[in-house]
Amino acid sequence: MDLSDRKKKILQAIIDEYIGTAEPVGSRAISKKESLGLSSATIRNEMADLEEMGYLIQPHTSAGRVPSDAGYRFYVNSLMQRYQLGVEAISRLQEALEDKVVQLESMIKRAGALTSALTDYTTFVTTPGRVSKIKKIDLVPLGYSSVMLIVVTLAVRSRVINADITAEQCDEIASILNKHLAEHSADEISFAKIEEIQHEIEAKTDLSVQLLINILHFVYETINSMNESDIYINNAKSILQYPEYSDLDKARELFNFLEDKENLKLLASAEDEEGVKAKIGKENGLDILNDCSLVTVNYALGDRKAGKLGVIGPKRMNYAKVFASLDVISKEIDKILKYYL
Amino acid sequence: MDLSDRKKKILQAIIDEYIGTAEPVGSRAISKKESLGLSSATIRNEMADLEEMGYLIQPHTSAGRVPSDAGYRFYVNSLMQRYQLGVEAISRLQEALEDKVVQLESMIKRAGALTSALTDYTTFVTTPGRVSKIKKIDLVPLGYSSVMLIVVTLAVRSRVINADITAEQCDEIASILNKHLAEHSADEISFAKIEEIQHEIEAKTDLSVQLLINILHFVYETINSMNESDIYINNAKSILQYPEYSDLDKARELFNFLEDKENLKLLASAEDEEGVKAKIGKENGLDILNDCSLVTVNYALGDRKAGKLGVIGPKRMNYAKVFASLDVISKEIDKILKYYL
DNA sequence: TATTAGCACTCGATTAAATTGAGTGCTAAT
DNA sequence: ATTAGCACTCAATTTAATCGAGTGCTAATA
Repeated sequence: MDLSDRKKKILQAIIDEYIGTAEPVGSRAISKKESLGLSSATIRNEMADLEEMGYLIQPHTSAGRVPSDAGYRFYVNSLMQRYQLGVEAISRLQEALEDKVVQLESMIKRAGALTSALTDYTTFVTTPGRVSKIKKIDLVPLGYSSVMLIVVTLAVRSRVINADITAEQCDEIASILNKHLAEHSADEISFAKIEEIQHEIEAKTDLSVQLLINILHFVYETINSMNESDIYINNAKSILQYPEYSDLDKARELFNFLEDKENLKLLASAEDEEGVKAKIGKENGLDILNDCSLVTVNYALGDRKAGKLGVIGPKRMNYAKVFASLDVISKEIDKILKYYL
Repeated sequence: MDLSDRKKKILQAIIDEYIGTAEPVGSRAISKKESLGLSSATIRNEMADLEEMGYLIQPHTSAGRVPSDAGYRFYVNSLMQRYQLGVEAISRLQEALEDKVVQLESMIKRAGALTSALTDYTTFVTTPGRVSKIKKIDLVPLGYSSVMLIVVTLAVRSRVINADITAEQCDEIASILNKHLAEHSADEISFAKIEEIQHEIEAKTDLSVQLLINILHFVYETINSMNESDIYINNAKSILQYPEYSDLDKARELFNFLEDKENLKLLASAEDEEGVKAKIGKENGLDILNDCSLVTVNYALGDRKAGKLGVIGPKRMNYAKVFASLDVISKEIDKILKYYL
């Protein structure tokens, strides 16, 4: 069932061509390539073979050939030329990711944006769920009977609470919270623990119980929300750019699909394999993605898989470049995160 | 130059119809409306008059009429039926805005999202520049020689700084920073002031000067960045929905335009008038928006204009609903902000 | 005098037909 | 085994024919 060397070369030439043009490629176009030096008739014969083997598809009798899912798969697995990001490109990436590292989440978001800038495809990133340990909790009075609750881990989350308490009371509560919660990871903190803390605070201050419950409720909720991983999409508009989505309805459909975070999370929920992986067309298992490929990579926080970075594009995407980009960027993220944790 | 009552009614009927269908409206369609009881011939005569006066346009000889910019303008100024948001709709809005008020910025973002959900048009919001006073500055050691800098105003901004300092040093620096900066508004804080603080810290701690300069640099930059207003766009994809953008190239062009924050800021930079204002077609002064209308409203933080909320849609947008929505939402924002400040 | 019925006319949109051309498969020659 | 040559196919493009919504104008009517 192996392909002859010649067939491989021809298949590769066809796919390379198709990736560039999005038009079915004919035998003549291939025979013109110097490197092969075969007549169109010969190419035609080989193409007929490749079609029979399932690597190519003829949209209609008098058209050229188009790669099938299996064709792309073979291309990705064995044919694709390695693509090297330029040194300057890489160092620009490193700079962009490191230089202004403001915060975990925004760094991750930026990684998604960079990937999409680099490849010009739609991308998504998921932020790490169950993030690192709580470093500090703070209650800052804002005046007008509201306080700002701030929880610091590698990320920072804040929210305003309406509560009429003094600065001293804020400090007191915060210090008790910190005593119990600092250096614990968010997913260790049960509601029971919070109740325990509540009793301690009740004993030490003269706050109204109702108010205290209220505040602790927010604390609990905020901490919990940090456990949830979120997902961001970039450059969705790029799908308008590819001829496979020149049908407005199709484009809109995909748009709507991608806009729903639940759908994206579904996509991002795939296995935790090593390295860059592609899912081509039907392999995605979703009708709406039959004409798309999804290329993803995991990044790690310390030693466990933390989140995922992915590219969504037409099946005839520039796999080589996408693979290289995801590889480089995910490794940069790993490096930066390792450094933090 | 005044329009007869009958002409007004006809113009209104035409625009209402056109808003609903996006198709040039013919005399027959209007004459069928019970409320007028005129024959199509009469309507035709009136339409011819209205066209001469510049309120209507005939795309070609054998088509119905379409409102001109002037027509829409007249409609918005004098004809449009007031639209009342339902009580439940309003209270749902209030809830959505208040209930989970997490933070100034996310509330503002949410307001934009709500407007777009309500109207189904593309919306934008700008966050307040020169935000309220600094409430607190915090330095939290994260371990691995990095610290998180946190600046609290009505918003919270944070960033990671690589600096090898102890928890005690953090506290000390933070307390000096707070002593000098808390309760000052961000735009009062000059670089000179920061340098002054630097000298005080130098005297009181044994930190390396270079490190200290580095940290204070980030403090200054972060505070400064809080002075800048940002802009967010929602539901850009909705432009794919309207027949006026069934031309993919036009849609893409507008998409690209709207994606660039600089462009949006330009749009949002308009005058600080009271109340909801519309700019129709050419009134926007940008070719790319010739087929769009922009409806905006300012919201206030305390007593000065703080930011802007806007809707971008086709010229034949549902002005009544958009005006009502913007009115209600901006007032809700005002209410919430007044409450905070 | 204002309104309306009636009719010829216009012109974009739709449908149908004709043409083109890229590409194939097969056969026979090299 | 390869290739030149040729008949054939079929989507895409071009051209022509038809349709119909809507108009403006005129003459009749209230």
